[in-house]
Amino acid sequence: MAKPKRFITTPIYYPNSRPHIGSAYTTIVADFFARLYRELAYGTYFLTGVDEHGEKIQKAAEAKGETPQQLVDEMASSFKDAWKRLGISYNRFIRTTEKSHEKLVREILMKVYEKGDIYKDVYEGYYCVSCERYYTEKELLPGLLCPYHHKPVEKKRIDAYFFRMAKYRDELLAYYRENPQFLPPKYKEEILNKMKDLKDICISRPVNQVSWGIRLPFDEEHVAYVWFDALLNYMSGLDDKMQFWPPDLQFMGKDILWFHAVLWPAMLISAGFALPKREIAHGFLTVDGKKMSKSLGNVVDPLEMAEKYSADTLRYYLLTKLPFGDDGDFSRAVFKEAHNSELLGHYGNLANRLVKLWHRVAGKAEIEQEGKLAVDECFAKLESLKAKIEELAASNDVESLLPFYANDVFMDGVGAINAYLNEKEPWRLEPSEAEPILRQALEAFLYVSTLLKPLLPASTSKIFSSFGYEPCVSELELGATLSKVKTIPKELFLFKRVE
RNA sequence: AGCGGGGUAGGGUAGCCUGGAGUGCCCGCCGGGCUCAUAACCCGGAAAUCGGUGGUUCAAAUCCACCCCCCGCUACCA
Repeated sequence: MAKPKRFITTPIYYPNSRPHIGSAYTTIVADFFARLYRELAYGTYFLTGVDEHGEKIQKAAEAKGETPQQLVDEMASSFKDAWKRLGISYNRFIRTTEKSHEKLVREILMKVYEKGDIYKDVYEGYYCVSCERYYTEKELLPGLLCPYHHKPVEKKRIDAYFFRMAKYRDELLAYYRENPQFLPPKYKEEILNKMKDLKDICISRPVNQVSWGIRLPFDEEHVAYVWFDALLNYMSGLDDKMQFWPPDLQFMGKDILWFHAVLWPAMLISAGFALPKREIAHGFLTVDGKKMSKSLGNVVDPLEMAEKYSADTLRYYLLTKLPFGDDGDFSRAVFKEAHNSELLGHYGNLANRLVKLWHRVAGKAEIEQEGKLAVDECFAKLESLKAKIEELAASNDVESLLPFYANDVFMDGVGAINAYLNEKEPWRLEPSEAEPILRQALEAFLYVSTLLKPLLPASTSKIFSSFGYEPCVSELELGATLSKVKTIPKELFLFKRVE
């Protein structure tokens, strides 16, 4: 029977600046799972992209003397470049200015409108004349002052369209009950509390205020206001591959969970589509206990960290050193130690140690081994690692997979090989005695490295290209890998020490 | 304010739902081993009143109550 599919998404990011550590975090987490499921031969579709509409883009473009389209083109390239440097293996990069996306949004809006779930009403907000825009009360400074001009705003009423979200309250609650995986446990109570007072939501702005957006198909004087536009990327991004529908794992920061957990499924129920399986929220990063902010000057640039250490180091740090789902503190000291002591010390050193030993002691580069290698029984537990990964992946147990990879796959897997070498001391033996021991260790190393592909894609890729053979987890068999490699490199430096 | 999340050795974490000796992991530190390897690797050790107080229980990091500290959310903000 064919493996099931996994449709994995990140939010589409608002491209008003280069990717920051938060969007990198979400994207790297999603990429880890996308790579993992591909390794396990699931039909996998990994979608990310940018949210290009809205007033801020419009204003930013005006300020730069560009058209909004020029601006978003630049920003989209910047994001794609960043993801490339971080090794993000998305299948599709969706931009909401794509014609096909705009078409789909209008179709869905029409569908929902015809169903009677959209109605016109009055939106009351705080308007700043200088900014020419509306603010929510929360955005304003105390005393109802505009945050930019520090001037009083006025309460103003405009016509706008509303989506009948409250209508779907009971259906949503039933869905939560029947699909206990849908909401992240940590935020479930919060969502349920808010559901008690569920209101309809405004989904439009008049064109004269925001022109950079998708026009409502039933009223061209209004544009779709953000979320209705943005959330539908998860559908338009599939293009003609609707067989992947619905999303299986939707990753995001905890700040936008509410929209994904409530508005998004309500929209889908209204439009008549199956609902996503899991919404997964991660926490935010602080720096040395303080909130990251430009004014404090403590913003962590993911690309800078990846460049100074390696893309894999950034990924390893974010995936294994932070408590997933809770806020975590970004520590440069821990980051550096993770690189030098763990990645380089345990793993990188082992790689080089092994291949050099091989050439030194066994003294031959060709592999004479035919067929399957009888692997030393102390490595037999490696097979249980693979079994456990398959089990956790099948149940979408994302919370357990990350610590399992950190402790069991990386630490125990790599540690077992280092300990094996220390115990057997092949460097003291005659070549004929050392060779079988090194075979065992190399086989185990390749096995563990295959398991580590989702966690450390760049390093493992380097390993397998050096050996001239790359297995994937679903076909992995202990004892059957070393005989397939083309060569054993003379040396193998996976990480550089950073002082 | 309301609602929610967190507070576990010097640092970072897992465990908490489904109570059972402070049990695990990483870094750092101390001692030993090894010297093949990017001063890396292996073994051993010290170090925690599991935020505080009280309660339930034969038994609590784990369940309950209250308190203290940190953080987030509060929707028409993308």
